[in-house]
Amino acid sequence: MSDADERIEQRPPTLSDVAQQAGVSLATADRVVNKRPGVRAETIRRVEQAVADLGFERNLGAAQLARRVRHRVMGLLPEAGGNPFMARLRQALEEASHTGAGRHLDLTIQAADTFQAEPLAAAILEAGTVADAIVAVGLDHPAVREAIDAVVARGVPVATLVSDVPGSARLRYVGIDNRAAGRVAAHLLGRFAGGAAGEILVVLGSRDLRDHRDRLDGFREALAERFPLIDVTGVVEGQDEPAATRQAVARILQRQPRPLAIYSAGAGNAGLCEALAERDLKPVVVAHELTPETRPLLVSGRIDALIVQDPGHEARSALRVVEAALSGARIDERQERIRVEILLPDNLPD
Amino acid sequence: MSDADERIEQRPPTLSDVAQQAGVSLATADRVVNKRPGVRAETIRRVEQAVADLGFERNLGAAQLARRVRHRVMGLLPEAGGNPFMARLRQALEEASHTGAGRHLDLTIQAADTFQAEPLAAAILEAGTVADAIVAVGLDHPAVREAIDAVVARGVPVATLVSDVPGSARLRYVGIDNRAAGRVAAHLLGRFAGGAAGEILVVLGSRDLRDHRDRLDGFREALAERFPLIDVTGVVEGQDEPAATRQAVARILQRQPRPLAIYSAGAGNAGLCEALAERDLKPVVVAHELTPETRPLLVSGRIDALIVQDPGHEARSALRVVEAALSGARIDERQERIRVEILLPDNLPD
DNA sequence: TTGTACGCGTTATCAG
DNA sequence: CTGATAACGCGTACAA
Repeated sequence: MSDADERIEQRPPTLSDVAQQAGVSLATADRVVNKRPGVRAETIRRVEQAVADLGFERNLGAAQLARRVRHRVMGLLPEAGGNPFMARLRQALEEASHTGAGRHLDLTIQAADTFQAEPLAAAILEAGTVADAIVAVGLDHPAVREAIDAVVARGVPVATLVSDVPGSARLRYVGIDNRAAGRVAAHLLGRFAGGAAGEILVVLGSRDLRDHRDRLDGFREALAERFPLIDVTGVVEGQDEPAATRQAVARILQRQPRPLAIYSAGAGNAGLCEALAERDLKPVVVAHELTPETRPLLVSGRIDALIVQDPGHEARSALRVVEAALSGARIDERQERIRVEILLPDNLPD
Repeated sequence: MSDADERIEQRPPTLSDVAQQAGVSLATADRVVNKRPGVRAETIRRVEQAVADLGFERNLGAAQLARRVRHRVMGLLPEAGGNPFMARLRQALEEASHTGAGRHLDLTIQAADTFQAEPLAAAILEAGTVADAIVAVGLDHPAVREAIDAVVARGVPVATLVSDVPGSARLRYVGIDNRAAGRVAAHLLGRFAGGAAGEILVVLGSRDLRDHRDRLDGFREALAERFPLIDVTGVVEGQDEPAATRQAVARILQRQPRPLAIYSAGAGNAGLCEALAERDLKPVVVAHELTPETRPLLVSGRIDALIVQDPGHEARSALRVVEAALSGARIDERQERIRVEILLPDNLPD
């Protein structure tokens, strides 16, 4: 028993406390805690023992303060264009980059076409030469996967944001479980439609976007399980843009004039609603993301429910995750899980 | 123009930069930034100008590090007893108290009976004498309001958690908009019930809990607006406990044997479901909070949807808010808004 | 009214 | 392999 045991310890234990308890210097304790090389096995053991005994947790604020090097993070997002969710995500990333964990990251955001595999892969490879970490909206394509694997192999951690690149060596995917989101959509549509039999149309941005495809898969799956009387009779792609979406929907409505419900898994919802209004249709509609585009549609009842993810949370999480990777810190899993939220007119945030 | 303008500034501006730019010392810049007295008006102006020019934002981590005093925060939560949500909230508070903003708060959690106004008021008053700030699950009662006003008047900030005490001088309410939550419940129940006419039962913990009453109000309101064919024909109180809830529900089922749906605004849902199972009833059920009690009920389909708030988020937010008040920092409103989430079997987190 | 100087807990450099 | 020690950005006694 040391003297330290005798006084009531209100202050969290510091690395000095650990060093003292282990009978080593601060520097050595630091080496052990940060798993740096050059310490005898026996010494490592003693320090780790002290850490455990004292319940030491390193003070992230102080660590950040002391670290000299600033890390460069490249953010690869699609041109916002007609997609307000991406615009908001970009803004959220910029905000997060000078607060909290992002504080000493130099974030550069670059537009990258998320619909085209080769350009995105090239952008990732190039970013890997100038940045210490990458945060990118993914695209599920071999070229992109290889690009990610290449930069990760060079020691540049990559976090995929919103749309994953499964099978790649990315450090982590930051976004919702899109299959679950699709299931939720099916569940809501089915119940909102009152269990009636009927036809459903699905609108995607593109089948190449992993998030959209996952949503569709989950949607079909849950529909088959729970609402076997409802059929998906058409899937169209609108490139996440209002104009293209409007055209695509108008076209399919010629063949399927009275859909029971519509699941819009991508952006471009204003176009969808225009196409419906033209024909004076009022099917049950479930769409994604809360944006200046979708908000009034939900309020006015043109959209029945929105399935959303919080871009602010995603941005902070992505930066926390790469920051942790870069500095060898742990993360609180619970805080990083991005939720599938459901918005009705009644729980719309201001 | 100073020399600083000529180099590219990757590093966020520090207080030193501000001081230099304004031609004052670090200490003076600090006084202005933290609104401490003893600075000439003209000097204040110059410093504020510099802050604006440079876009200075103080480094919270460093500020926390430098501050000597540790603040004592008292947490007043009801005895967890049969209420697993409160148990989780308590755990979340403890975790949050040694991470991030909570890092240099000394949190003491004390059980306080949230169903009894006088004991809670007494606990608040007493806490006000030993703590620098208070985080408490509220009760909407004049005695509690007065207790809060009294300790706040003494300079002890109070944050109400989960259940508010409206009209009191509390610094802030940290929790969901319960009226909106009730509206969401009505919306879901109505639509899940397929627009059919029928009777609805509501189960509360107690009418004295502000959060439960708000939920009921919002529920009735939205029901009247959107589903005029559905009537609330019974409201029972179960003290948030399974046993009492079971009894209360069993009793009312004798008078109203075939409810269309049930809205459970409080805890004790296991008891509710038992009472229903006894009579082999399967109405649409919407309840609150994801806990070890409700999770299996949602998975098995005994509960159709859960309306939840994230206790982890609430705990971190509450500590951030009092920490900010204690140290004069600002907060990011967007990050502090607690969301009304809807859980279906399909978007249940692990 | 303003400035100087030290310390907070951690990291990194440099000398043993 | 290990130990001193100087930063990091800010808060605060204390001096002027």
